[in-house]
Amino acid sequence: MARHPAFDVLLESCPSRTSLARIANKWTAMVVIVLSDGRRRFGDLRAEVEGISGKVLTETLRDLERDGLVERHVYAEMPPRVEYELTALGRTLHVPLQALGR
Amino acid sequence: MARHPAFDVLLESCPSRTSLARIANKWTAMVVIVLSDGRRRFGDLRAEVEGISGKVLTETLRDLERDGLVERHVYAEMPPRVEYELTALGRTLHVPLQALGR
DNA sequence: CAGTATCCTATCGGATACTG
DNA sequence: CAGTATCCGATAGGATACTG
Repeated sequence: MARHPAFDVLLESCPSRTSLARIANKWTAMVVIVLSDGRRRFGDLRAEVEGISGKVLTETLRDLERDGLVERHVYAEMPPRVEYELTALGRTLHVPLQALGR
Repeated sequence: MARHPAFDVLLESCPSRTSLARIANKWTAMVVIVLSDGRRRFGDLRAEVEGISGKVLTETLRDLERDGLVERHVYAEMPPRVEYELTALGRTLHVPLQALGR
């Protein structure tokens, strides 16, 4: 069943399927795109990604954090401030995502 | 509420949100990646995109076709043969998708 | 072979209310 | 402000059976 080696990489030893699956939801790409413009507070992120609910934004950010694409910065202030920032890995998504949006 | 103009494009006049939404499902990206290697018959596509069901592959291809990313070639033979091929527009997705998969 | 037609369930994501 | 907790409906997508 030998095909093109380049595609065996994509289809069989599938870390790339995982990263594609990461994009395969309604909001992740948008969040990454906004964050690629720079560090953002939770509330600002929520405002800029128009339509996203708080719950889903939290989930999205937690997933991105777990995958090492986003870093979370918590400031022990009152009122609380939390900022999110793309990691170096997260930043590698910027160009392809920008390109997908034309 | 003025932000970076580049992002206003992405977030407000949102044809790019549409194209991101197109990728935001479980299989579309995979299908496009395989097709970017060349024209494929329905059955071959189904075999190469491991795990996809016939129903969902059909749906995915219909959507891509409607959006002008894929062209459908029907051969009046017995047994029937149908091939799918990326359009020029569809091919523009290859590089960014490949990049997303690292 | 390349699909439809059904049916069915898991999950995704929205709304709302509440908290440190 | 930045979340959690809860509930809940829609729908994406899987399994199976059937057809031209």
